[in-house]
Amino acid sequence: MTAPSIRARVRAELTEEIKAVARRHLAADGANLSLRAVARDLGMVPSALYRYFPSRDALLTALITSAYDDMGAAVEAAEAAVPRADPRGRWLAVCGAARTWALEHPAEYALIYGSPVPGYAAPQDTVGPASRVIVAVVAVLFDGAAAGHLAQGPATPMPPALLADLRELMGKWPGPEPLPREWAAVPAEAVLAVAMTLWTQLFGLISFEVFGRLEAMLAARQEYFDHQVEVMADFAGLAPTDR
Amino acid sequence: MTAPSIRARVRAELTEEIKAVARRHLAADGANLSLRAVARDLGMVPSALYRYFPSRDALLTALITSAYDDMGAAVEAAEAAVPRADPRGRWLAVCGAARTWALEHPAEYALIYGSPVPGYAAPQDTVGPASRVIVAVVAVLFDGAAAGHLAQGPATPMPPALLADLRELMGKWPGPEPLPREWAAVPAEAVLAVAMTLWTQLFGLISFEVFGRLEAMLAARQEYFDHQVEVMADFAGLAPTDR
DNA sequence: CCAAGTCAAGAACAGCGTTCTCGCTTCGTG
DNA sequence: CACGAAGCGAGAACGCTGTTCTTGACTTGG
Repeated sequence: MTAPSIRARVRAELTEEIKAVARRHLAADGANLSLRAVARDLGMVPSALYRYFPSRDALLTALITSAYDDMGAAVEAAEAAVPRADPRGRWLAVCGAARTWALEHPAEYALIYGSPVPGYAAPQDTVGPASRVIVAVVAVLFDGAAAGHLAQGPATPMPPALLADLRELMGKWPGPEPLPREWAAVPAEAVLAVAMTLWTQLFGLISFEVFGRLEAMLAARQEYFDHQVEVMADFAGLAPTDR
Repeated sequence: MTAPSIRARVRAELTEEIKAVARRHLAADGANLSLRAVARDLGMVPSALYRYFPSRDALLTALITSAYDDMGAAVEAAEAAVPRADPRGRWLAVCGAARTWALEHPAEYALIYGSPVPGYAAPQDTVGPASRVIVAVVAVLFDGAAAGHLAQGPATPMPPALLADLRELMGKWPGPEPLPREWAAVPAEAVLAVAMTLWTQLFGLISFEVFGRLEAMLAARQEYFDHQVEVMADFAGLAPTDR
């Protein structure tokens, strides 16, 4: 590992600067990011950008990856700030951090959780950052279940095909290895099913709010979100922790 | 009311044909709809389209409105096919119809439930068609509540601001007038809150599936959806109807 | 020190939404 | 029926976009 040459350093810096300017344009103009406008802002000619990103899609991919990572880091930080023994509090922290990040970065949120770009297929390196939030949710629920906080089994049993899918999903758990010892006792499939419900509801909520679908209906959107998150915690059986 | 002139008739027909071709292009190419490509398909010159739609955004608006109406009609038809006394069945029908429509028209679904177009503000005439699905959900839940199917009140009470919003929302109920007499007895705010939870979860589910976010996780997506919808019915307290 | 590699610039191409002007056709009305 | 008005399609043009290729200057490693 030799020290990077001057050229390599300035190249890395410029790459970051391009991404920063592109993020600014994204926030200002919405999804239609113009390569030429970014180049103008940097005092470059459009073709020069192609030394750093092979296409506009590649630049978008870089923004997508860092958006996933940014949101994931915010969520993980908020979750880690709550005592491990308080799963409900950790769940509320995850939700609040995700919503706050989304409201503060609506364009980037739209990039990662909005309609996918037509000809665009997410490359492999986005799946890791993309799963950080759901991984956090699953971890919280497992800890909760291990502590005895788990909703009664659903009235309607899971179909076998879904059970098999969830079992396989649990097999390639991307979280820290090895799995915590307490988790061995919890019914993994049931917890995973609940996690997916909460995950869907959480991002459904955030998307509706960020995309303005609640604007005409509700003024008290903060209260609405907080209430929904509490209801979901009840649904999941996460008991309030007396502090 | 005089008979429309020949010119008016052919104009209406051509307008419809433009929309049809645009829908085809939307389905093929995704969201980046090219006015010029549509014109080419119609054997017209691009500027001629401006006699029918003042801008590309106006054409998109027309597509959005008809997409809302199309989905709303599909949902209402499916719901009407179930006996009125079977709210759980009606809820399942609503969900299934919404999902089916979305999977069959992914581009149009992305247009109406994906990230909003940057500079674009939905005009007033889209709010009617846009609310058909949630109106159906609310009607089903009210009927269910009137028949005694209603979940226990949530463990966490609603904050006053949210209560006020829901009350006001109920005031401008866009469904058929007057309200059914049986509905007078049901706790409107509680039912509305549940309706919004279900609504969010339903479109969260559909969006995740249509936008491909489940593809890497679950193979049995049909079973997953059906199961989730049953769990939500339980959550709402919609009892199964023995037929 | 020099060949190889990297870089920014510039010109060019095809495609896009949109505007304007021009003849031609159709309409409502006197 | 006739005539001015309005609607219509074609064509050219403008400024924007992403992308490619070529050219000349600069930095790097052997």
